[in-house]
Amino acid sequence: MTSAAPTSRHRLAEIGALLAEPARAGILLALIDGSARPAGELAALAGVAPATASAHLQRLVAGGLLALHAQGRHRYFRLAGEDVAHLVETLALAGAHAPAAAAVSPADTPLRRARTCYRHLAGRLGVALFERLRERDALELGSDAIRLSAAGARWLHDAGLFDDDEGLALAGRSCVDWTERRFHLAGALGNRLAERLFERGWLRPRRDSRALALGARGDAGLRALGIDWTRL
Amino acid sequence: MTSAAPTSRHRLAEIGALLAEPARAGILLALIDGSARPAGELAALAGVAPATASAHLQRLVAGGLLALHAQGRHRYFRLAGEDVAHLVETLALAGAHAPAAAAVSPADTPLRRARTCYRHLAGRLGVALFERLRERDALELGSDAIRLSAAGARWLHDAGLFDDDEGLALAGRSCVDWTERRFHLAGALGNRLAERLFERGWLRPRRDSRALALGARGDAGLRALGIDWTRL
DNA sequence: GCGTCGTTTCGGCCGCCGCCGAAGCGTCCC
DNA sequence: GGGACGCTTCGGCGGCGGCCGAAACGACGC
Repeated sequence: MTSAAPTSRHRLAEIGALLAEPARAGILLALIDGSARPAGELAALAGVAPATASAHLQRLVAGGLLALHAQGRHRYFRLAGEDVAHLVETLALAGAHAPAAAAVSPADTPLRRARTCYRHLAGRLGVALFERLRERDALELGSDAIRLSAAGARWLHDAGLFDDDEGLALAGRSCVDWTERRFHLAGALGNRLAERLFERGWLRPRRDSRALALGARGDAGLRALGIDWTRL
Repeated sequence: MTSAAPTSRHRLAEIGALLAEPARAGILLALIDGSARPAGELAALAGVAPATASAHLQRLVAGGLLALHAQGRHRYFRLAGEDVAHLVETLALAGAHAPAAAAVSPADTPLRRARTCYRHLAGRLGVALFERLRERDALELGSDAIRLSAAGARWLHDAGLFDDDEGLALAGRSCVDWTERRFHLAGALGNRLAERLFERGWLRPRRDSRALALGARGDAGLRALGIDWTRL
């Protein structure tokens, strides 16, 4: 009985150990919207002294979960990639199982309505957008990704979001939303879509929160896609 | 700046801590094919004394990752659910990133050709089956799952796999294969499909391995679905 | 009933790691 | 250059937890 995974279990344990501390878990969760934050801010967020946070950040970078970007006397940390974000969300989702909806209920309504998850959209808006894309046959289930159909590219172009044929080459991925328990669009395609929604002024970030607010041109735009923001 | 996730980071850390030890990670990986194994066997697999394994198993059960099924003087442990299997695979996949394919190369060819992942099919066969289902428009991307289309149900029925309209109500999920890096079918629908392949004698498990062998009626059956086992 | 076997509990050892304050280093600004 | 600031390194403390052998427990088979 040669154990089937001689080395992989060590790597698995390694990743587990990186998440095993509330301070580190808090740091990862604080970065899950794709933002980059300086060490001091992360220390405050995690509730530990700068010295402690520094050690944690060092370990997270060494473990490949965080990327580091030094700028002047600040050192900005962000998640090393989308797969890390996906990993953390998967784990957080699994950890929440039963009391998930209850735990997020009262003050977090804007968060549940629309927020960023790494660099794509989540919350009810993310789910609604995914549903509309499905209904319009805008998505094709590929063998290694979810891609935009020709009809989908046309639809998004007509809505003023995408340039011509933009997005046809982008690989998307479905991602289970941890508040809504339904699919939304992630991956490169999901990221681009979110990016365009910001550029076009349909959505804008709120300060100090992952939640999103409706931009000046957002209501009309979303309505043209068949989504009513006020009823989300 | 109220930290956005007051409690969830503790739960995340909790799960991380459960994975953080190579012995526990090994136990989880040993159970990822959905099998149930007695404590002693898991101790040997993890390379620790029975006493140590017992403590680990206790923690894993308390943490909700393992389920326990006592039978006589044996106590069988298995993963608590498919979401746990998905979680472990996601983590193992993320941990492997670069050297994944290399690490599995030589002796594991049967494993890469066809194996079980929890209770559904993976490996090249799993991927090929998913591709054929896609090509036949047998799958529909739902808002919370991948479901069988009417055409798909008919196709699988005609192939002698499913009973009438069986599987229309089952929720499937796509799952990224960690050797092939492509989608295959998981979830209840994927499980049922794998189950039928065993029942019909198309596939059978190998001893002491997650790899699968071709059953007596498998070659003809798969060929009728457009899959050539010998070229997988 | 009595050994055997699978499993758990107990006790003790040891190492790893999180935590902090203080000190050191580099950057920025005046 | 001097001082403020952001961050890291160092040193030391404390606790959690992994590991094992020995012993206890319960089920099975004769």
